Amino acid sequence: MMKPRVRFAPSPTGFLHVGSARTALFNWLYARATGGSYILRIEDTDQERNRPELTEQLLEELDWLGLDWDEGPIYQSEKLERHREVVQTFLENGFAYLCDDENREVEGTGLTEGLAVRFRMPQNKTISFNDLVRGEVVFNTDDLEDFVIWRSNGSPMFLLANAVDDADMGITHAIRGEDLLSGVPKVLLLLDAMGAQHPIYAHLPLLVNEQRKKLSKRRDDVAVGDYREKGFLPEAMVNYLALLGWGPPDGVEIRSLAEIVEIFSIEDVNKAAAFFDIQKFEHINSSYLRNLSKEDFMERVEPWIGGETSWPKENFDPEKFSIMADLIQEKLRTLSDTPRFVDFLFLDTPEIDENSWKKTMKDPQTVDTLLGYVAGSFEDCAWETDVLKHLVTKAGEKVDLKLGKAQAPLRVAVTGRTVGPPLFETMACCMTREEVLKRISDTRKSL
RNA sequence: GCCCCGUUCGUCUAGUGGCCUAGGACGCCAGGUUCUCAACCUGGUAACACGGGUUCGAAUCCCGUACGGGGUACCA
Repeated sequence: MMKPRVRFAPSPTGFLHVGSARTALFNWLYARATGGSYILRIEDTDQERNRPELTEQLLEELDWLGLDWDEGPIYQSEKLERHREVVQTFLENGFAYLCDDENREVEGTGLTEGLAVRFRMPQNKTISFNDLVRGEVVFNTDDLEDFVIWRSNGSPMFLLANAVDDADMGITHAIRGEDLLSGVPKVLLLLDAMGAQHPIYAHLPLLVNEQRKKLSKRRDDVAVGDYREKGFLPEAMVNYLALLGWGPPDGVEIRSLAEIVEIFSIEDVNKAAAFFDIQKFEHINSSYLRNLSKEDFMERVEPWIGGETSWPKENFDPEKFSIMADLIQEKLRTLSDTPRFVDFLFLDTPEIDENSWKKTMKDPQTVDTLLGYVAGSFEDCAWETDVLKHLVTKAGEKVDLKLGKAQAPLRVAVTGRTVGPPLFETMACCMTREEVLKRISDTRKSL
């Protein structure tokens, strides 16, 4: 049997849509699972999209996801002559005709400036094909109209370019979104007119938002780059995307792409649209984050603590951060969570979270007394995790609070939040006695 | 309007005529652990859209209805 040849054929819009990424992934998976070739083709026949910088971004995102291609990128805009040639043949053979901007047929068999070309739809002809995901799909040509294949400005239309290039490139399987399903009969007719073979189609279910509408740029967060900037890992992204419209037979959802390749089958893909659930995505991402080695984690998190930050750059202490990394890595859902877990170490005064303050400082009298005891005992103790913990426990006992409650106001005083890294270890390892006492005293003054 | 596609817990899915009193995961709820939790552990909640067939037997096959979606451009 011939080795499959699949392609991902995005139109350059300046960013990679998560739905497109999913399509790219499934093509890639199919190629890798079958030993076929995965080809990248840029569909830039629309002049507005024929700009290199729009494509650059696309390639960069695909690269980030690790979806390497075997051939290409092939630019459709460079195939203009071939497209023209096919249209010209269609004109000569009567498969297509010239028409003016009022959609009136114009006599002639030669491509003419200012005139478009329409493909002539045969009458009452049944067209069917066997979709790998959906089974047999049937259309009748009477429901279809003559469609433009060549613009009056001298450029090919999408369907024409698509059909010609698939044929020329020897594409065996067209795996793509369901939104392209109704275009298939037209492409099949074009292929027939060229005397070319039909590829096998597989139409993937659409990715939808909470309104069950196709994910759109206007309403939804659709750019892969956005998720990248939010601190999602590429391996988590492709893992999650693979779970949309497909499920592993053994139920193990979190696994590497290499493993997925082993068990992936295009026939197992679902028919129904899938909701892009950010919560599940975050769960998967946090799992990948937790499993990163220290070294790897430090490298990946760098942009979030070394770039634009809420603290003055000169205050940053890599050694302290390295200690903190061990304490917070397992708590993160995305890399962008990192700064707020450590910012209090590098800010002169911690940023106090309003809700945290309200929650823990409800009883100023008690808090003041408690923090008084804490400050007193912190004055000249050994500056060690266990000692600090012990002293806070003792201080708590004096105001009748267990450690769980007693540490809360102190945590807010020191870090600004009720949620954060382990407090005593953080203070002992990354803060000085003076800093801590200063924050306690500042807090008591604002009670 | 017309054409096409779809419909299993809130969500993503397993399920391809008996293993289904429908399994897993996320979420949610409860409990536990812990110095906090948005971390971790344990348990629980919750679904075959509806109506007809076919069959000894249907979530699984067929038909219809309802609902949802996609397409219908000289965009891709």
